[in-house]
Amino acid sequence: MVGIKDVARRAGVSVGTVSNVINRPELVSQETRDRVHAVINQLGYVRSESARQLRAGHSRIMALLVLDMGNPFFVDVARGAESAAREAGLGVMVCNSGQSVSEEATYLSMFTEQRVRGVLVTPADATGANLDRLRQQKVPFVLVDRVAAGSEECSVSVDDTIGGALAGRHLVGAGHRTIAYISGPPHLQQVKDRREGLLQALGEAGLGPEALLEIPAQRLDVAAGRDAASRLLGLARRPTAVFCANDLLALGVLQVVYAAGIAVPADLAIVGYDDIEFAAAAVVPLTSVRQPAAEMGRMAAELLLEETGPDAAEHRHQHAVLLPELVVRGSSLPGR
Amino acid sequence: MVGIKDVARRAGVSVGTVSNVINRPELVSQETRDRVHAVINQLGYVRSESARQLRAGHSRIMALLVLDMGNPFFVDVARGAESAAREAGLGVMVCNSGQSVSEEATYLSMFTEQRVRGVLVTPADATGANLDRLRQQKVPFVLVDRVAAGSEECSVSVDDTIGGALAGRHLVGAGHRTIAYISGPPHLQQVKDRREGLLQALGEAGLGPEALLEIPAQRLDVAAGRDAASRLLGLARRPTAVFCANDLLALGVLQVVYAAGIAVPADLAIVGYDDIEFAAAAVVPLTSVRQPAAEMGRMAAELLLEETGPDAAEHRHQHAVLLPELVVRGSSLPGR
DNA sequence: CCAGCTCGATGAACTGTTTCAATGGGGAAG
DNA sequence: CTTCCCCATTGAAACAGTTCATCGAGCTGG
Repeated sequence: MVGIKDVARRAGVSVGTVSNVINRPELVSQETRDRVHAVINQLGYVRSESARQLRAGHSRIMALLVLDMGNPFFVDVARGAESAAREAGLGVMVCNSGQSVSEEATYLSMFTEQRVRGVLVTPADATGANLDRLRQQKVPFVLVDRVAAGSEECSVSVDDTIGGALAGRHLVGAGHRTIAYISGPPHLQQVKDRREGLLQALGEAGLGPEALLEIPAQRLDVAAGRDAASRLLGLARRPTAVFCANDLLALGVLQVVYAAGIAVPADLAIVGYDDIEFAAAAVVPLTSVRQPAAEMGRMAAELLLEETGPDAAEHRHQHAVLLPELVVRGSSLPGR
Repeated sequence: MVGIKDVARRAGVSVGTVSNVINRPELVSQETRDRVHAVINQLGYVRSESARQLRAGHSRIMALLVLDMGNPFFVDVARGAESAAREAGLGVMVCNSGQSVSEEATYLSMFTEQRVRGVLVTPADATGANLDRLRQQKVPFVLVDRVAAGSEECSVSVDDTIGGALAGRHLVGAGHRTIAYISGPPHLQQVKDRREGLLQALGEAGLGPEALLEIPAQRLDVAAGRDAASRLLGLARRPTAVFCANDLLALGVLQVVYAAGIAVPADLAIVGYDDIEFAAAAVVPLTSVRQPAAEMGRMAAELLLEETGPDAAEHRHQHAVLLPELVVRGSSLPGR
């Protein structure tokens, strides 16, 4: 493969000069610059990133490790991160832990070996052992969709309590007095916070916790939503509204409920969470709490860039908390 | 940062020995091995991929460049590729060209600089100029969801004509005599092939091309599907069935059709393509032509590994063509 | 008793780039 | 005419590993 030496020889200059032509052209005379560029094109020279990396000590790649690439929410996060990274001339390596702690560990050590510039991660490991290793290796990282406990690193998240409250107020305002909450894996902070917000909204309306009917779901996907919906339909006292911990669950619920001949929203109002594209695309478009996913990804990437950039010294770790937004659609509109 | 030299010094051996402990432990005595491992753990040594790469001449990463990460179909492809790559100890870098030729070019040259092991690509550039550059740089690549023209590279695709025929026969068999085809960007071979298969099925039933009513869509997404559906509903002679070039279009169609009070499948049968998860999750579950997406990704990765592996010499470029499969669901079931 | 062999370990070469101190030539200023 | 400075260019060190020819010690067989 043709290297910088070949270019130098052919152009009759030193390797240092070729390097300067590429990286600091202002130091090189016009004439030499042109000649070198001509040779580069002629030989089809492409510089080797690994050699640059070796010299620089770190790569020009940022890693993003998400929980579930099948969830469009994370795809949006990835898009946001990617666009921010690209503007800074970095590539993004998107990987999928699938909520598995060991997969997460495997990827994180791969990132460390690659000497990535930093990692954006939505941790699967509740114990924090994987992140500890990262800290120990001094790999900068930013938590995505989580609030960092200490001030050792940045985090970007969305206020899920407010999100839950938005959904709750909307439903209470529409006259609902008993609301089911289809939750998810109980260890997820998001799931707890959204519930908390809902409770808060109920409280504001003078309703107690008995107005909330929690139906646990095993996972945060469509199948789990279907499953939870079946249980919901089996209840003696059926609520008039259901709030789902995410849109995938809500889509599953909608499907089962519809098949059972229950009218949405007339007999049952549904509110989801995330506002993925498919929420708006459902036959009964889903009301959902929109998370600024792309913005979250972008902001996480920017925080990481700041932390690893030239002004890193004056960088203070931040915990950005974005605000969710209620998007009202057919699945909860009383006027139907 | 701690390097191999530090480990060597601390363990009282040479760097070569440390390298052997890591890469060819059978050459090192048990005693030395243990001592070196102890030091590695103690110092938290992580080897530098860039240095290995530099020596090896290529990285341990495989690139995957897809057209649209928002389409779950490609997410499945990525999953398949990733799992095959992981088994071979390689990482996968998934990137999204968003159908843009210039983005594609940017990513491909980034991959070349990274000296990736190879590229799996669903090309956005119909002219083939981007791929030509890749060939010129001798970067091995495998086409995904496309048939390679010559025998210079491998490709993995699904027979879309058969897929179209499967859908067509199903609809004709259910008694439909006029079928709308919601196509996509006309330059996409897939879109043409699926149409071809549909025509073929119509022909088998003694129906001419006039039984096919093509409604072009600008893109292959939900919004384009909604748009096409509106046009469909405006037609004087409305068909009794519609075949969509992919599931995203079909979901858009379903939504508009449903809002217009048209019963599916009684008044209008719908068949999609790809069988993404959300097809089964629709309120009226979508009949769809399933593409073995994950398998396609896995096979593409395996072909690439074979091409770049130790037995590369005896490697012949292959064009694997997988078979699609019809998955019948509520949206086309006559028995409703 | 020594030649030859094996095993484990060594040291140096090599990978392709960046960076920086050093160099040489040419022009301006005194 | 000399001195000084600036500009363009150079050569070599450094980055962190892998690989391979070489070497020494210990053992075996003749």
